[in-house]
Amino acid sequence: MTSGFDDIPFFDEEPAPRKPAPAAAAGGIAARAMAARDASRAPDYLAGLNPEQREAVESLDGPVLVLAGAGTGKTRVLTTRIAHILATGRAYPSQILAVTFTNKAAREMKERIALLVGGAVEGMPWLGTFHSIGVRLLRRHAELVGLSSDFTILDTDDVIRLIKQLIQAEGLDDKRWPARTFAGMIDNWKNKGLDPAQIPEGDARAFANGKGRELYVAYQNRLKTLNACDFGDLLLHPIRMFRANPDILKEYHEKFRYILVDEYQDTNTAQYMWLRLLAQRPKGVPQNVCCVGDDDQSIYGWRGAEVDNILRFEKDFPGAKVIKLERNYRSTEHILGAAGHLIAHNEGRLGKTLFTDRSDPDDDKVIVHAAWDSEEEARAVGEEIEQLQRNQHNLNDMAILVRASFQMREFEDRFVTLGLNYRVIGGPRFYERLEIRDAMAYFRLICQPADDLAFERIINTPKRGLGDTTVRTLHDYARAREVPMLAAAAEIIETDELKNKARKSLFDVVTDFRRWQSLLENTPHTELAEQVLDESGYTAMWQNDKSAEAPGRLENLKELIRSMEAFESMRGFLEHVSLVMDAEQNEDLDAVSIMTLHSAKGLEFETVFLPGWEEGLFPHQRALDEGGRAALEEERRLAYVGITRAKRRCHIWFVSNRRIHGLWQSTLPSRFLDELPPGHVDVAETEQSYGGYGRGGYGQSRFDNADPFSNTYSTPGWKRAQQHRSDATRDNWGTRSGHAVERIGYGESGPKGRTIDGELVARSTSAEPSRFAVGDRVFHIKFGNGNIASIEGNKLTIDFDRAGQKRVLDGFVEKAKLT
DNA sequence: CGACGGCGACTTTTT
DNA sequence: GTCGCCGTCG
Repeated sequence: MTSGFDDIPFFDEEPAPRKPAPAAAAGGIAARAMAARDASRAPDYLAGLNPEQREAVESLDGPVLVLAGAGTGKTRVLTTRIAHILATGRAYPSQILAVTFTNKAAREMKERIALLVGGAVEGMPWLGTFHSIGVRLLRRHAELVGLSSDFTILDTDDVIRLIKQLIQAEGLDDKRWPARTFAGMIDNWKNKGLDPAQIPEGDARAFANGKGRELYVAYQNRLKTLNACDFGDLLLHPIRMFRANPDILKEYHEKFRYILVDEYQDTNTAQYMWLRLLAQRPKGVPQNVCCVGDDDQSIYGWRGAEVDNILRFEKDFPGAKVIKLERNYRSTEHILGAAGHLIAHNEGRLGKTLFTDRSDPDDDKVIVHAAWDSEEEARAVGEEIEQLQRNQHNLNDMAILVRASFQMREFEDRFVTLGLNYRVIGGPRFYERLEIRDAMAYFRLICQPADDLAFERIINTPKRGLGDTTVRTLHDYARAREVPMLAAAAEIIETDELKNKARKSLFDVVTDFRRWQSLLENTPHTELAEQVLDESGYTAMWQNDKSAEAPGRLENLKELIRSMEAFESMRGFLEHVSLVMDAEQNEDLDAVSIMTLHSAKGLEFETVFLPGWEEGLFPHQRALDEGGRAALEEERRLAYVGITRAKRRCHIWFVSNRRIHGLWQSTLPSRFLDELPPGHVDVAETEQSYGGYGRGGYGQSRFDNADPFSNTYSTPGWKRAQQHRSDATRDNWGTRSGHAVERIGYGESGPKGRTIDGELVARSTSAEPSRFAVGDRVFHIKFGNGNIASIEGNKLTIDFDRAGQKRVLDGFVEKAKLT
């Protein structure tokens, strides 16, 4: 490379929404980075890296796989590596392809690179998610895959509505063959990179009486006529495009001198194909690809991620250098010890062991707590949080990580009662709200008159007397003439196909849209947006709505307009929304975070609470039933992710009773508890939570010490529980007994007594002989009377008269009084 | 067109 | 238990 930072010409006409002067920005970054390099022999940005990190940063030639354990400075390596590439003048910013999975990760990376090399990172146009980069490629080369470059990106909701239409058009019962299911199937196929012709015969047959393939074809055709893509297409179209046009692929090969991929363990097959097309070079040409990931944190297998991609990296890229980052900068020794011992139970892994130098005798061990039921669990966690708060800990430093979102509710209820601030992360998203989607549909239709889905969404919203009949007529008319529905509407009002009322109404809408479209170029887009919402009567619709949500919806609409200000045009805004569905959280508030384990990946907190460690919930029954060993290992990785989120304190909970689908079920502690190393774990012997009155006395942990007030609990079962408290403690997760059929029932119709793969299932049953015998009549505090069907150590299977068959610990039942 | 009642579902989630 | 969807009825 010589002077000047002019890029390869055909990349200069980026549809840059704001005002990056690519050349200048590029020069700025590289120049500053070089200045940083020249400032001293060892450039600042390399200072403070450990030897492995430094090697990962400096190994620029040839393929590199960085196996970066939790908290080992993965992002730092990625960003520093980019800075290093720039600083050493090996590539211009626009010659680096850097891929992440989420917009959030991309954003963070940009910020951190900016910190390293100073100033704008706008010179890095190819740093983004797989999907956003896919869009960028497609907008450029749309015609090669039969689209025009202003194609629409459909989200899940659009896709489902579209599929539903197709299913109905086929004359199929959309109840028997739900659109959602088929959307899921298409998604799976696309994750695997499969065209309709390539899908497995079995899959094709499985849906709609064998019409699966046919429907997939119809769906793709429909997308084409709509000039639209779904998310999967954003990956698949570029793949097709590259395969069909080697010359273009070659241009990109020359273009991208360095390729970096974050979270490689989460790539699915389509992403993998995409990446290989771009990364693999002819013999002799260095493949400067660097993938960073952690096989132990692969938790998205269920949505198509292939851990295998990371496991076979060295085969795909011969001569690859593999660098392990195992020095952890986040957590205490105990937390790492617990997590490491747990994850060691997995077989399919490359094998890393995290370590830290930080060792402090005052560090808490991982603490395991037992609670009677989920309500007590929530109450006790709440108390612990308040206790920490009294000791000057910020709520922002605490998180509750649950397996499934239904668990959140109990915590929310409790925290509302306590007046404890909390935030739920990953709930329903701003752009998915009804009013936002309606408003967006108006905007979409203005920008893209061919967007029939948008048209159908808002043609009668607010109500204008254009009901099903009219829409159907329009639909048929449009199909017959092969024009978009808005165009069809414009035509049909010239005819007498519609009744006068509908015709007049439709005429008004068409006129409105014509007007708005004419304003598109010369009116500020926020102004236009407001105008559209007002003139269409959409705002008025909510103003006249007296339901409780209406004011909030109006507020959201205002927020929508506000958020448009950051964009230069309505088109730019629409593109952003279709790809970036998240809205910023309010960081100012001091609040406990509540989220799923999945959404916690990549985050860290001083204190982490992990409730719900029970068989059937975690590991989840469905994973056990459907996914076999692989799924169990993924659940274990999820547990690993959970523990490794904690910097200093990690509290794990399990309960003995949980309500699932409205039914109380007795539950058994998660097998993962048994897989924790005793040396790094403490058992919470006492809980301060005393069960509330008026709840039948179920509020107290069976591990509570006897206390003066415990005479509230005078039921036989409770006494029994008290008496066997210490036994139960040990049996629950001290010694191990078999887990072959341990599961939470899923109601009468649920699968009964499934087992998991043999070898993982039953280890020896070591518990002492039971005081009960098969056939005994027993009483349980919650389930009433029943007969013992079978005994396994201290676990009894009982046919309860009223509650049906359950498995319970013997500490919770006593011999029934004969009557 | 809107209200109400019955019915089924109900892990995890990004783009 | 609760939510959301769908179909029916007024």
